[in-house]
Amino acid sequence: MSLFLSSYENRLDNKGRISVPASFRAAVAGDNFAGVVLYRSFTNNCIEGLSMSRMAALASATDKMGVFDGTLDDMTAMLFADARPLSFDVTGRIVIPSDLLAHAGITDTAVFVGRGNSFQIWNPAAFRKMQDGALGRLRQNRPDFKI
Amino acid sequence: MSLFLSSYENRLDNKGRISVPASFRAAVAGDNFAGVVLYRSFTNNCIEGLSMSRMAALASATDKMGVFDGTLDDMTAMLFADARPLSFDVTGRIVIPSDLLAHAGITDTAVFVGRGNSFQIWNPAAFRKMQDGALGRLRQNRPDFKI
DNA sequence: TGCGAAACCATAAAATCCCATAAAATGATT
DNA sequence: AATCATTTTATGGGATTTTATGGTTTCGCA
Repeated sequence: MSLFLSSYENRLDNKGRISVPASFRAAVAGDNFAGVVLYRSFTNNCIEGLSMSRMAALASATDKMGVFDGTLDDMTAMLFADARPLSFDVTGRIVIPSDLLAHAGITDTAVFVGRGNSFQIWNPAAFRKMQDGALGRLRQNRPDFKI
Repeated sequence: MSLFLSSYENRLDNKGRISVPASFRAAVAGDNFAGVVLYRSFTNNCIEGLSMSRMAALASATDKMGVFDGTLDDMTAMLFADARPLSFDVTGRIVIPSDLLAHAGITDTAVFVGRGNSFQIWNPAAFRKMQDGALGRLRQNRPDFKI
């Protein structure tokens, strides 16, 4: 399975449909489910997204860890309860539920943001602000990592 | 997998296509993805490049580390959101997105610079200037560096 | 019968493929 | 070492396909 990379700014039409970027569709191609799973981010005003197969992988991972971690339990409870499977139409579009849009402050335009094994959907302005913040912190901290 | 070595100055045609040096193509041959991944350098006015397999290695590394490291979060936010997978055409060319070109100040000519496991793409004049600076600093500092 | 959702059709712009060519690099043969 | 033949590489342009986006029609269901 390939990665979610790069960022794409697409528009919602007046029916609320929006094209999932072609490369993201390619990243979930081969999956049983022709679509993506979305849920409200716990930490940001954005929407989190992943493939159905990764959702299944998360389920089995939490299974293995047992039920004695309270935080984890809360997290997975949230995650699975909140997750919305959305299938592509013929041209690769989805309709994002309105409560998710509200949570991310998205109206007519949204940015699909690659995050490797997952992705996010942002309000364009909020996304740029977040990115600037991340870059600034990185330049200050000069983390000692190798690519 | 072999290394990215030496420097090559190539031209962009009027469609924005540029040949990736043959030896760089050889360095990523055998990879699943026939192309390279580019992103804006965090620290220089240049473009960074690596192979998709190296990108995938980063993704699984960050997976293992969990989501509670802020710096790591910033890192991956920048890296994956900015990373552009670009596949070669039949003759080994790519089209570098215009925002990357702008970031590096590249118009009609670019230098591919080997960096071992990664490479960079520079505006020719900016590259020569940077190289002169690096050589000068090395001569002053005479780093004690064992191989 | 009316309404929302889904399927279907259409299109302009952008990306990609395909073919062609000259220069450069490589290898073989004196 | 020098010449020639062959392959590879970088570059160019036209043709085709993909992609994002819009609108219209049909269907399921209350």
